[in-house]
Amino acid sequence: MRNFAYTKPMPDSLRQFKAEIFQALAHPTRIAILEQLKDGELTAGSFVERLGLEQANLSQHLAVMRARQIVVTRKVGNQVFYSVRDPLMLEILALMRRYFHKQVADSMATMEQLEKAERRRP
Amino acid sequence: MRNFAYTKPMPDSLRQFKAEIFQALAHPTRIAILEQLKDGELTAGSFVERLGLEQANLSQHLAVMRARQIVVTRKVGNQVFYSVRDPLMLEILALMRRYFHKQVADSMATMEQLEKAERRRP
DNA sequence: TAAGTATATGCGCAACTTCGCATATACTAA
DNA sequence: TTAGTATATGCGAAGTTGCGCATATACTTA
Repeated sequence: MRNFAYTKPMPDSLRQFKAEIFQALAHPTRIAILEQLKDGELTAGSFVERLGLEQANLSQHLAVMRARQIVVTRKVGNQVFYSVRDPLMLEILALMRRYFHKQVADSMATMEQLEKAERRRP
Repeated sequence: MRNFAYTKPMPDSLRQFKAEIFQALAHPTRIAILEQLKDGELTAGSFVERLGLEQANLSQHLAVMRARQIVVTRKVGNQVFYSVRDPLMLEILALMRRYFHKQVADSMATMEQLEKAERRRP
């Protein structure tokens, strides 16, 4: 649904496009899938075992990322190999990991503060 | 809903947490808001003018990002100044911009190919 | 050919999101 | 205090997403 050209001025459709990519990443299962692809391609089936998913459910999540061209496929016999289309996406995920770790560390510290406060005055 | 500690082993709740951040970024309006914050803080109201939004609608989008701690606020008189909490988020957005531009360039090239093909055989 | 494996798709329900409208809260200035 | 400005919240309708189940398609091997 990537309407360029025939909608509003560029910036808006660009933002729409960006939002769609973020949307595609906005699910724990899809993040897990991409993390598995960090070191190269894998077959569709291997995610079922690695992540313990329903086959149909997995297939839908893969379809979301195919639609946004985040992953690409290669068919060999009756298997389909998935890989991340652009290494830049892996860089982004790595940077995100750094961000998450920072935030989680902060949040945990805050939580400990709260717990201490609760222990003092429960 | 950031449940650490009392859910599954770390990796899953971490992914949940990541997904929530992506979710928060997965809307064109929120991306627009963050882009405005690239060079420093702004009042809530200024987004209404800059982006042409309903005040209530803006407020809800800001609430989403406050909840995920992507933005933080500072109150001065009857105005609320918003800013991005962690500069790392801005780096991520910049990297994303690079990614998007690459992909858009690719997509456009592909579309031109398709258009050429259609012109040849409509 | 038939049976088996790998993957994708269609459907329906429950849960969530987005938005506009109305209203509430908080601060300022007269 | 009252009127005005800035921002936030509650509610309901319309749309979207995620999931499991059933089914379909495609390839392989006997």
